[in-house]
Amino acid sequence: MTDQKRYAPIINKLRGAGLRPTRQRIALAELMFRGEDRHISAEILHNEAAAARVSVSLATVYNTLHQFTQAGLLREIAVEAGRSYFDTNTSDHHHFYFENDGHLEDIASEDVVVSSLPTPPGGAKISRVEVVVRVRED
Amino acid sequence: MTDQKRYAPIINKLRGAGLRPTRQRIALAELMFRGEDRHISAEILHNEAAAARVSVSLATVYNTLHQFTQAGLLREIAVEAGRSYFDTNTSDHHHFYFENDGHLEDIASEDVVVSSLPTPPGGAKISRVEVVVRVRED
DNA sequence: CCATAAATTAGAACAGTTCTAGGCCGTTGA
DNA sequence: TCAACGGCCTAGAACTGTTCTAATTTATGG
Repeated sequence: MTDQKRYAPIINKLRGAGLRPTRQRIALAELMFRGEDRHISAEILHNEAAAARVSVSLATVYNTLHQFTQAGLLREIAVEAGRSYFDTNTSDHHHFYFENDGHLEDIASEDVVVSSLPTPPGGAKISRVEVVVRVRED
Repeated sequence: MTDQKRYAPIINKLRGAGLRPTRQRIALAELMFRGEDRHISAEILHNEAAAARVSVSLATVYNTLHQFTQAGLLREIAVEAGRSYFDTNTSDHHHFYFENDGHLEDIASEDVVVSSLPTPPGGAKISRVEVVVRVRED
């Protein structure tokens, strides 16, 4: 199997998002999008790339995460100051935040119902509603 | 009016929280708790203290914000990575987050209804449910 | 008023992220 | 296929927000 075939789905995903399928972006996309949905930080992704013997600079990891986010392939989540997480699941859903160790878990969209939303002041438009259920394990 | 009388309510508030009423804590509490509820960052508070000709180090501003938070006088909010906000309103309520300029506004508790919450996995206990309505003004 | 512990401070250190400038590489058109 | 253009990648410096350290100052109980 050629590399071209092996990576075809990812290359198409990148092209579809208007991003050049470079070696680095393909490798990072591979790491992020194969398998289950994930909540990943720049540092973790950088380490995983290193572990997979893919040489990618940290700056590129940040650039890629932001480009993917802008292209709608990722969603950025801020739960704690000082560290960004990127969610490979871009569909409408919410999160558990485990205060003990700082990790996130998905809540299926149908398991949280926000009925009745307020009208934003000053004619602002709602771009997203984020529900974070902070939990603690003792 | 003596200073002792003028600051009596704040001194009592601090004492009630188990915090020594030092010059710095009294001044910062004054700045934060007089007037309306606010969403304040360490840097902003430090600047306001300087503007009010109160000499307080940045380290003390951080210490104070965290001690107040731990004492239940403030609530920490993380909406964007890299900057913490502290909310002087500790009652149960939610927030609008204005993506354009990054500021926060309260949503009254009764204006958001979260019906049906999921059960946290692994016997974890819910410590708080945070709803952030992200809005954009164009 | 003294002794003690707690609080404050300046500045260094730190973590995460972004910037910079130069070289590299994917794409396009001939 | 190949040149060349423009986007991409990189190392390392720079930056931002926050925390730490060690020494000094201050509030408090006796």
